[in-house]
Amino acid sequence: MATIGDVARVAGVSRSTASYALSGKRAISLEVRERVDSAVRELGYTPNAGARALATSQTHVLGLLVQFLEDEFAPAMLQYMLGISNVARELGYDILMVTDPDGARALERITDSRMVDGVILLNVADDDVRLPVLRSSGRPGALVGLPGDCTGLDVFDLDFAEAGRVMVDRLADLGHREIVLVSQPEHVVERGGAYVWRLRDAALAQASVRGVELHEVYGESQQPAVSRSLNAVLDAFPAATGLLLHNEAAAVALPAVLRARGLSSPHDLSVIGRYSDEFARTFALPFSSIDSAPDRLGRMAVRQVVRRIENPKLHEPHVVRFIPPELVERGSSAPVRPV
Amino acid sequence: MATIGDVARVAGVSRSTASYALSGKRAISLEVRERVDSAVRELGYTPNAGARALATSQTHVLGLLVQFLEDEFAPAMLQYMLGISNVARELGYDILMVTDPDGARALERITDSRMVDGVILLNVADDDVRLPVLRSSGRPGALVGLPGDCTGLDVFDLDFAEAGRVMVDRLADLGHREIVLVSQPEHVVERGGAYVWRLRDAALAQASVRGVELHEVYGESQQPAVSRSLNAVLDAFPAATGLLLHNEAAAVALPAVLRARGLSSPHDLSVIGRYSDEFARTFALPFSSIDSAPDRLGRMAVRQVVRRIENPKLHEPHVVRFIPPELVERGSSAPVRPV
DNA sequence: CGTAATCTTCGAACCGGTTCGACGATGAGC
DNA sequence: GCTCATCGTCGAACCGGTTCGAAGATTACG
Repeated sequence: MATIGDVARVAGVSRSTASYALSGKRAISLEVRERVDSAVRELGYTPNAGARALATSQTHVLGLLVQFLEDEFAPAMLQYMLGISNVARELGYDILMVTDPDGARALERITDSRMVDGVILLNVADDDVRLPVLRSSGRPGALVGLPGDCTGLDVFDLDFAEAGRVMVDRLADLGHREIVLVSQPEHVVERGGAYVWRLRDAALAQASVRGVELHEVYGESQQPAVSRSLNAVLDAFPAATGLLLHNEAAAVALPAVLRARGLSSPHDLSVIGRYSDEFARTFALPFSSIDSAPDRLGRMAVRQVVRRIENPKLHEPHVVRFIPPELVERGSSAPVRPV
Repeated sequence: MATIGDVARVAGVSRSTASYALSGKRAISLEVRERVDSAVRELGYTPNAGARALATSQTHVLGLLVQFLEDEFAPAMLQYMLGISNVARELGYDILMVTDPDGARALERITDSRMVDGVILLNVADDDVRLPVLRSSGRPGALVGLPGDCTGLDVFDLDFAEAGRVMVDRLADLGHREIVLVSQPEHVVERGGAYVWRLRDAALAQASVRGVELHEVYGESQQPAVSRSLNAVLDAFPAATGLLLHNEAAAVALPAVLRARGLSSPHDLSVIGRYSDEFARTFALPFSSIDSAPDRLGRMAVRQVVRRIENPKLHEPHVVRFIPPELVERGSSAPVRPV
């Protein structure tokens, strides 16, 4: 393959001149610039990424650390990944996708070997083992998901506490007095899925403020357990008139469960979920939901990392940004029926 | 960060000796090797990937080209991606994930700039515009999906023709005489989704051999069109006793459609789908299905690309390998009932 | 004991870019 | 006509590895 030396030779200039002609970092005569450009076209020259990375210490690659955990609903993660990949490309970066179950080791590997200029962490746990590695790596990194300790990190997440309040308020406003919150599996919480308890605690507090009885149960993430657990919930709380679903798998399973029991929403049960719009469309979910906005969060995270990469001197304070929950209306909540 | 020069200095040897001590490509005395190793530990040395790539012309990165098309069911694609990423890591490779809608340009970019040692193409169309780029890049590449022209390419795919025959045979053996095949949307076929017509043509041929009347219709990929079209099919062919689903969205939608019509499978209708086991589990699909085996296909593709990368001299002929369809039994087919 | 073979290590070149300092040519100002 | 900037270009060094050829030390062998 052609090197910049070949280009220089064909254009009849030195390597450095060819380099400056291409980068525009020094003034070059129009004539030489044109000779270089045409040599580039003639030879089909493309710079060697490794050589450039060596010379500039910049790879123009972002590491994307995802973990696909047993009890998580994988399709929901895909939304984040796609958003991130697309924004990165817009900004001129490629994505190194890392799915290694040992995220800390993988992160150390790609930063120490300088394969990436920065990283995005998905699936962040409250006490995430990747965070110390990220901090000591010295590379820019952004998280999608709020850990317990954010010092030195840029963090973006949905305001899950506010989401919990919005969900409760909506049903309380409609007169519901007994509702059930189906969370993620207990596993997810134990592993440090802080978003689960952030939403739950706020929902419980708001329910108490609003005089609503809120039952909180763990859901499941895989069939057939999901449907079984939904049925168990409906059996256990026959007087409940509202259902909050903080669990994608449960949201996907609920329509069939309701139909099988001869129930319909919102007639028999008001339901509000928490998932992305895209997710709702893919699975034809008929429930109103708090938009988890994976594309927006991914976009924010990438922009921030790229800002830091491209302005290394700029020592802006780190940000922790919550996006306010938005309730996407799909008509699955209604005033409670008089008994 | 520490370089191999630092390691050499601390160990009191030359850079080349340090390099050989680490790579083991030349005999090095035990004593020196130990001094180098301890210097590495002391300094926390990790080789610079860019420098190594420059020196060896190997990046140990594989490009993964995915396209997320409007009318394709994205979650199905995720299975392939994960399988590929995991196998790649086992073999010591990282994955550069490329989702650029202009796949041909993106492929040219990452190969010309030598960011990757090889590539895997997903979502391959019959006349895929990425194939000429791949061929002229000279890099190893494997496809998951069969294009019209396979010359110079390693191709892995499910044997969709055999899958069509197996589906038809199964129902024919059970005495069904009129069945319907729901394919992917017409769009997908027009865009070159060859697997659709490979399965269909074989199914039609086998139906004719077996004396079965096979109606073939295009399905939809998004709600609510999917359910509407399924209802239309059931209305149009009231005498059909079997249904073949070559369409993930239809498979996800069918249980609700059946229940709404008061039908059940296999009592009223024998159903056979084509999707992965993981997919069936995620959506609790109750239908027997031909396993699309995304993990196996991904694994085969990665192994082949890595083989070619690591044995560049080895000019093995290119392979086109079909994996035989396996019918995963979920009890959704039964002998046709006497009228 | 001399010489050849083997083992271990080193120096230098190379991979393909970028960037700094310098140098000759040109033009402006006095 | 001379000095001083400015402009355009070049050579050389550098980024951090790998690898080839050679050289010195050691051992084996006749």
